[in-house]
This record gives sequence, C-alpha cells and structure tokens, in this order.
Amino acid sequence: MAREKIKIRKIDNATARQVTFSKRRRGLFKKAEELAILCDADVGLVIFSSTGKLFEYANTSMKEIIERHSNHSKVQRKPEEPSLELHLENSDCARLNRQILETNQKLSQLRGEELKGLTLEELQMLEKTLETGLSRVLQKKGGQIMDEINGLQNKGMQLMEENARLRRQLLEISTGGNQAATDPESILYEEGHSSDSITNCVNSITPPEYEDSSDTSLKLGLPF
Amino acid sequence: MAREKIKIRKIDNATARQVTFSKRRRGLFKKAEELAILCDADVGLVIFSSTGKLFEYANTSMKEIIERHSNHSKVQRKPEEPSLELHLENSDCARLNRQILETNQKLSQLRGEELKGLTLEELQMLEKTLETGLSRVLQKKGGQIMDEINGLQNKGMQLMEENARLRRQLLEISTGGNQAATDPESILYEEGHSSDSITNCVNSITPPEYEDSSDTSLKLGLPF
DNA sequence: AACTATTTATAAGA
DNA sequence: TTCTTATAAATAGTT
Repeated sequence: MAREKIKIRKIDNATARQVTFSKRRRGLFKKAEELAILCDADVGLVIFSSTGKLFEYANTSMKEIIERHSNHSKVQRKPEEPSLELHLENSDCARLNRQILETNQKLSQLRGEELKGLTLEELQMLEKTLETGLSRVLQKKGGQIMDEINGLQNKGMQLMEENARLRRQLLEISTGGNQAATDPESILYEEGHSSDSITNCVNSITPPEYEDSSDTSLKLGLPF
Repeated sequence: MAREKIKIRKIDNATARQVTFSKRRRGLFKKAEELAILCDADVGLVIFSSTGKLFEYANTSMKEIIERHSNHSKVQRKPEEPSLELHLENSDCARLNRQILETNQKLSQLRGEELKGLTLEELQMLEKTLETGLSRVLQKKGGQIMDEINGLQNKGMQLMEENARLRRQLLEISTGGNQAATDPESILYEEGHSSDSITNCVNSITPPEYEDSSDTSLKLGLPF
C-alpha cells in the first residue's frame, strides 16, 4: 500500500521481512483496538513472529478471550473430552517435531532427494527455487571474488610502492656512503628491477600487517 | 478514514455500529492474513461482536495458536528457579527449537538468502549442493515427462486399435447387413480415416479406464 | 451492496 | 531503527 504494490506472498529478503513485520504488526494492533472501541467488541490478537517471538493484544484480557473462545468451541463441537488426545497432538514438542519433519523434507527435496511423490508442478517450483538460490549464491560469490582480487591488487600496489621506496633508500646509501656493489645483497636488490620481480616479492616477502588476510587470498587458487 | 474523519470511540448508532463492525472485521482479517503470509508469522485473531457472536481467524489452527500462547505465557511469567531455566535450555523443546533455527538457516541459504557471513568455501559448497539438487530435480522431471509422453503414446495406440476395430465392425455391418452409408454417423466414421483423426479422438473421447490419469496428462501443456 | 472522497497504512528509500 | 513520502488500501458517509 505504498510506493509500489506488492504481491501477498512470503517476503524473500529476511531484513525486509522483519521490517514489514514490525510495521504491519503495529498497524494490525491499532486496527484491532479501533474495532474493539468503535464497535464495542472483544478482540484478542496473538502473533508469533517467524523467529518465535510472541506479540499479543486484547482489549480485555487474553485469558478471558481465550476462555470465552474455548467455551464457544466446546459448545459447537461435542460436550465430551477430546482434550487429552488433542493436547498430545498439539503440544509444543509435537508441533516442533512436525515442523522439523516438514523442514527436513524441504531440505531433502532441495538437495534432490525424496522426489518420488512430487508432481510435475511441484518439481517445477523446486527447480525455480533452486535456480533462484543458485543464481544468488553465484552472484554473492562473484562479489566476494572481486573483493579478494581488489584486495590483492591493492596489496600489490602497496608492495610496489614499498619496494620502490626501499630501492631509493638503498640507492642513497650505496651512492652517498660506502662504495656501491660491495655487498652481494644490495646487488641482488638493484638487479631485481624488472616488473615481474614484484610478483616474487609478493610471494616471498610479506609484511606482517597483511598476514591475517593472506590465507583467504590463497584460496583464489581453488577451482571456481 | 473516509468522507470524514471519525473519533475512535464507541459508535452510538447501533445500525451504524453493526455496519462498521462488518466492514472493519473483514479488513482486520485481511490484514491478519497478509501479515501471516508476508512475514511467515503465526497469527490468531478472535473477535466477539457486541451481540456475543464469535469470529475468528488463524493461519494455522486456533487451537495450536492458543496452546503456543499458553506455553509462552508460562515461560515468561516464571523467570525464577534456576532449575527451571536450565531445564528449559536443555529441554526437548529447546533442543528442537535450536534444530529448527539451524535447519531454517540452511533452507534460507539454499534459497540464496542470508549469505552475508559466508566464506568463499562455504559459498562454494552451497553452489555444489544447489547444482546437485537442481540436476537431480531436472532428471526426475525429465523422467516424469517421459512417463507422461509414453503414457499418452500408449493411450493413443490403444485408441487407434479400438478405432480400427470399430471401423472393421462398422464395415462388416454396413456390407453384410443393410445398405452402406444410410446412417449419417457411419459415414462420419468412415470419413474419419486419416491419421490426424486419432488426435481428435484422444481429446474428445476418453475411455473411463484412462480418466484418472488424464488430468496429469493435460499438464504437459505447461511451459517447462 | 455500491460508490467515492478522504483518511490511513505502508513500501521503499534515506 | 526511525523518518519521509509517494502510493496503495481502507473506509465513513451517502445512495
């Protein structure tokens, strides 16, 4: 009801879903209260978020509403006692167990298992879900790889700069101080002037401040 | 919220109150359902009109909502007794709850949601799982489509045979008995001799013994 | 029930 | 999370 019309189906994005939940929950509570006041009705509203958190509204008391509701239900059904069996079936644990079975089945099906009883339409939906998921995962992975590459490039740039600075220092020392090329190591440094020497430098000499991220960088060698 | 703004207080006029009750009750139910669907929440709504009539909505079942609510209330009312808290943490329900959260996270990730904290390797595994699942689903779907096609072909063959048999019978009758082509229907049958007439036969005349599978066969027309 | 002028709720963006 | 704002939706009063 705003900016853009939306279809009433589960919101994919978890953050957006949470935001919408907050907003609409408030709206629903407000409407419930208005109905109760305007029309002199008794209203009880219970909401469990997808994370299991409880929200409730009742113009009188929830206990009263529920009791009154129970009475109504009993009247409409049978004056017997189906409460024992039903209690077992609807207890928290039973509900959770059912939910787990259900969810695990969904997981299995997404993994391509237990597809026996499915209709073509259900398989079609499964396929779409998998394609969507795969595309999102690939997109995310692509982003991360770009981050890694950018990070490595930055690292390379910094090392090149450091390298150049060090070479300038050495040059100053060797020209301004003792004779140049008396120390074998300094010769090696001076000769390592071509561009590909920087690659060697990255692999062999890594400053401590970059070490923490180097292990993830190495993973770029994996087959993507 | 229309024509004129109203103050939220009991509507004096009984008729107007009844009308508003009907309108707003529907609105409230609609909003409740939208919240449940959009945000994957469990919602229970109970309304008693001022005349005592009961109206209710629950996306699952009212019984389940109420039981869950009762359990929640119990939990929140007694933050005493450390044994209780420990019991809750280690209880079956808590374990099941953890399991559900875990499994739901896996489900979300397979759907391509909540990928923020994942490493490249985890994304890699996710991708492989999705590809495997997708390939299995596609294979299964392919198999089912082949089954449908084979079934239709068999059906067509049987109908063709039946068709041929009937035509032979008609021929025998028309040649052995009365004059041929006196009955308009027999002419029609005789003329319907070309191969594509069989297609029409499949679509229009379906023997009872094939009726149970005909609805699934029709789904082959869907976009795959 | 249907019709609308208005109010209200809210989706998306900041 | 909260605020803003353009737009969708709900609805009060009327017919």
